[in-house]
Amino acid sequence: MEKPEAPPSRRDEILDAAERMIRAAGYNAFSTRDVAEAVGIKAASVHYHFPTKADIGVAVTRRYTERFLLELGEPAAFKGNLGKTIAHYADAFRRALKRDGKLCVCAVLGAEIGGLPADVGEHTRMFFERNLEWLTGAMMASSRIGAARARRHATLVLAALEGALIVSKSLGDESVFARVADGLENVRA
Amino acid sequence: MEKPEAPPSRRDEILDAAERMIRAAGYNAFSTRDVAEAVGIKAASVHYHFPTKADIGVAVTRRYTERFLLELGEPAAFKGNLGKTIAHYADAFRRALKRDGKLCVCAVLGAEIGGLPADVGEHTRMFFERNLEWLTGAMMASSRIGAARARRHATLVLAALEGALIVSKSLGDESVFARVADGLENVRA
DNA sequence: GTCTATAATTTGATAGAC
DNA sequence: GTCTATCAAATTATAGAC
Repeated sequence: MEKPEAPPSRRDEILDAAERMIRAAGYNAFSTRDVAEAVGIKAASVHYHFPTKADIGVAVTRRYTERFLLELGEPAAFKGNLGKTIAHYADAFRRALKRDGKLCVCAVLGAEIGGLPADVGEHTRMFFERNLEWLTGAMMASSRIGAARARRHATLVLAALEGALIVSKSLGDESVFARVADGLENVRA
Repeated sequence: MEKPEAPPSRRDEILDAAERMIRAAGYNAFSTRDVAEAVGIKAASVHYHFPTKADIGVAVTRRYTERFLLELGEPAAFKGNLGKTIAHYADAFRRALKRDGKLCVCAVLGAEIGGLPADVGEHTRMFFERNLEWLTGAMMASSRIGAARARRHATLVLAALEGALIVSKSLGDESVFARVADGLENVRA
């Protein structure tokens, strides 16, 4: 057994609650007390695990980024099919939206970036940077596309998916995201 | 003279300041005091013009939407060229980013939508709805595209541009937006 | 229209007992 | 690790003088 069924640590529970709140309404819309109540402890106990609110923001963003990239797998695994590569990538976002009707952590934080603690903003930047790297690599592995063209198309796909989450949620219509994702799969780079 | 050089009313000054702050960091990142200080009055005076903070949010979003659509002009004005229609539409967003390095009001509010007063969220939704209408109409006027296909491509373009603003700002690289906009002009619907 | 004053609540954070 | 207690500051908003 690779996963010994470990129960979530309190630290994880705090991050779970904070992530949910960030994805629903943003960094400035929740308090450490909100998190505490969601977990079933007191605000002071949250501060024991994370001295400042910014520490929570950084930890949520780091964990989210690592999970996201882990779920994507190796960029070289999609040889020979650009459309499938994009479909696979879009699915990572689609799952988030479908599962709990929530946006990408970094779509929300990116929109608020001018009002975030510096280190939270920095980790948000790194999410986008690393995703562009992954997508560019996967596109180059799955078609004869050159590096510059791949990077350019990767940027378009990333931007369109993040934007689609926002428009989809704002309109209260999940099919909006699906249509954007489908459209991207059929666009030539 | 169509514009009699009217000085901005205090009401306008308040909305100008609030709009700047929303576009920089979001609805939950500014206070009525912040707005008051930016305008050079006291917070109580802001509440004279707008009883609640939500009233400011609604007024900013309404004004922004009207201006945006007015600037776009008539959707029928781009007969015969889909690429130019998309370029014209992208320019509306590009100007915002270039002028002051700031996002679209509704890109930010849309990302935070779960934490907004209901009426602010509703007007955010209407911005997207009306933009999709405009773009769909303009695309149908400028090419032989059918209604369903036009609406679908309009959604892709809108999502990609809103997302591009966020990724561009987060990476601190204006050229990201430019590359997404250029890429969209060359995509076939 | 703008101000002072103030109320009521929330927020991020700390000290120290258990 | 979690709690109670507490703090200083900030936030939204109102009453009433000028």
